[in-house]
Amino acid sequence: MRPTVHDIAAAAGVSLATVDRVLNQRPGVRLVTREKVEAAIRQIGYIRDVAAANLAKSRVYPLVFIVPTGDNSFMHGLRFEVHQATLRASIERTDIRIIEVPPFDVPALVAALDALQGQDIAGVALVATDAPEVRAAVDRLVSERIPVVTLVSDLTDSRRHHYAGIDNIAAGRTAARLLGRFLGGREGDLTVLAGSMLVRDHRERLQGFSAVIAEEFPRLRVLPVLEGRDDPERTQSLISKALSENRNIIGIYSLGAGNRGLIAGLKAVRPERELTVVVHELTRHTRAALLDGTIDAVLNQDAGHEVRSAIRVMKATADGQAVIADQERIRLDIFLKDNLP
Amino acid sequence: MRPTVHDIAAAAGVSLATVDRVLNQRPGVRLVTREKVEAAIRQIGYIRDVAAANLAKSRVYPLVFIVPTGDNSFMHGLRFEVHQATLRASIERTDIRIIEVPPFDVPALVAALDALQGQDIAGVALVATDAPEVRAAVDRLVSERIPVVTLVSDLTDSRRHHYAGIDNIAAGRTAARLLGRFLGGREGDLTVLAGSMLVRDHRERLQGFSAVIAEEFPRLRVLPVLEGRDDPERTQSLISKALSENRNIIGIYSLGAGNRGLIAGLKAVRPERELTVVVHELTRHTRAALLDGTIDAVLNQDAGHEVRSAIRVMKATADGQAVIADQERIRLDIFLKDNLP
DNA sequence: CGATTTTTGATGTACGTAAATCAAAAATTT
DNA sequence: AAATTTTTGATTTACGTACATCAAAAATCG
Repeated sequence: MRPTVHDIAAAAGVSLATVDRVLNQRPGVRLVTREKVEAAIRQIGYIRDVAAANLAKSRVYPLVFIVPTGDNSFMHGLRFEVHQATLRASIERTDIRIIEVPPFDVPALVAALDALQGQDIAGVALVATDAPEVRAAVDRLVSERIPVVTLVSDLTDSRRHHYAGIDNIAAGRTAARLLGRFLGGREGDLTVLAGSMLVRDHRERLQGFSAVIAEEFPRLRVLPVLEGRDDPERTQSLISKALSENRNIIGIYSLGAGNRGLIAGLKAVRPERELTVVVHELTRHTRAALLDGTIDAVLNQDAGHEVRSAIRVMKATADGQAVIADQERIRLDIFLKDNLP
Repeated sequence: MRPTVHDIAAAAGVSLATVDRVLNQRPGVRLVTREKVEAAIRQIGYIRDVAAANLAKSRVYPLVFIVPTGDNSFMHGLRFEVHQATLRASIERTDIRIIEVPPFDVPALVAALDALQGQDIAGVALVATDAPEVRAAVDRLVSERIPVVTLVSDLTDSRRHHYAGIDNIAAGRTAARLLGRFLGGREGDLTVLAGSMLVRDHRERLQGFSAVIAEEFPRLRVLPVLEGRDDPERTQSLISKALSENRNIIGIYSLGAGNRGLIAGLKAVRPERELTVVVHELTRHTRAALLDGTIDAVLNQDAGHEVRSAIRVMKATADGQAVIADQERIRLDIFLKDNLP
């Protein structure tokens, strides 16, 4: 049987009320008594029953998710997963509020963050836009002892408690190696397609990608980035133009969203041009393209895992509890046509 | 505020005692009354507070893990992860017992399973050896309403509630495509190294592997399987012999344990022979070999995830609760040197 | 119809913790 | 040493559910 507050009281030779004062850091306990109780807690190995405590407190965790609007598949999926989490909210004692902000809009994001100050909130998860103003706003929340978790896109040098997302440099490096190896020893050009170089995760992916190509695949050359702004039509025209103007392109790395346009562009030149293609984010479209051979590999981050992990971490942080670090590591999924879920 | 039993009672116009009788399926309620209460439950959307119920019941989940002895890195890691879970046992209201049985020993496994009959157990997780006797023993436990989860290795056509492990056919297929693609259009032989063809997961990996090579890489030929019995020395001598006797070998798929021997054998022929190598299970040795270029890719299943997932599923099954299917899907990790955790 | 059985209600205790109140004891100050 | 302040104890209620007991009401039977 696991020890309870009663056991602490008996072991320390004090009353239940005093134990409660120590455990919940209430005033009115002499230092010597406090130390006596703390020693007893350590000695008998007491661990607070969080479920019982939450019951007694009628604890709920008011959580806020700040996610960008925008209609690309990934953000759509992310919002869907947050919404799924709201359906489990009562069971998990959470109360999830979703705030949507325009993408890449730093002032809007900062305003949303600042509006949370002073509110009774057990945690904030946000898809961070990498800007000093955002960093400062996040740090302000942390100063108010509000747990902050970055989601999908991190905010370096900020005081956020946790990042629930993949290592984007590693993702870019992995994409490079896959492309490089799939291309055997062939020589030629690689086109990189991004949403916007303003987003940190896209920059990091490109950085990792370029590094590995330069270091280990000297016969391949990375062309200047095409910015499709996650817009299928723009993406399609960009890629079609690039392919027709440069016959040396033998590989494509699409590190952002807007893959619908890429796939359409590829299908247009399909039988003639032999292209090796690695893209990010598993969607209905990329899945189909992977299966029919239009693309060769999909790198993915599981939005559902990210959301659930963020919730677990926010709750644990709010309670000052430890997390199972290994469980909260978000993994880069690599999908070939054979291991699709 | 989430509705409670009191709200049901008020809504149905009955007493708390009657609600309790309905909720916990106790006798002494007329059919019409029972239906009235059930209607109220549905109508106000009552969900039992599992934490409070477990508190009231002083519920603990006595769980049993049956894992093979054997000193290969993977099983060692699996036992370690189960042990880690026992450290969290009191917090999670679990009481985990580990039973070790000799590997591939069907009678021993059956005896261990049958010994659990009649015991007060909330769930059994086992690394299944694929035999009709084991299947029958598992089905006997399921008949006694004990949740059974297979771990790492599944038991098809049994009545086990859940499988916490990867899709081994998909793993084999993925290995084949990686090898095939990495080899470009080259022609040659592929050696497959297994522990034992008596284990279902090894058979399935081989099946997937052979299928994809045959279908899609006609210039590659799969040689007869070498059975290393997960023994490093035996494995090393097998691989050295194979490599010296057959100069056409250009790729290796190691689908079992005993990779220490494989790596040693590869290093012995390293600069002269150019080999593309895909192995299973990320260990200290395979990680180092991946980093130094001795091997090209590692397929992995995360034992920690498998154990934690098995625990969640057993608890949920014991309570007749739903699981988040997507969260419990065990993924095949593909590691290149760039995305190691 | 009364007697019997079944169903329902009322009530209390428990799980482990939180939080509040009031009285008693101890420490500190004057 | 008395007055004051601080610390401690004892006790109660609450969270939402489980479970037991006993009495009262309703249904069923002969």
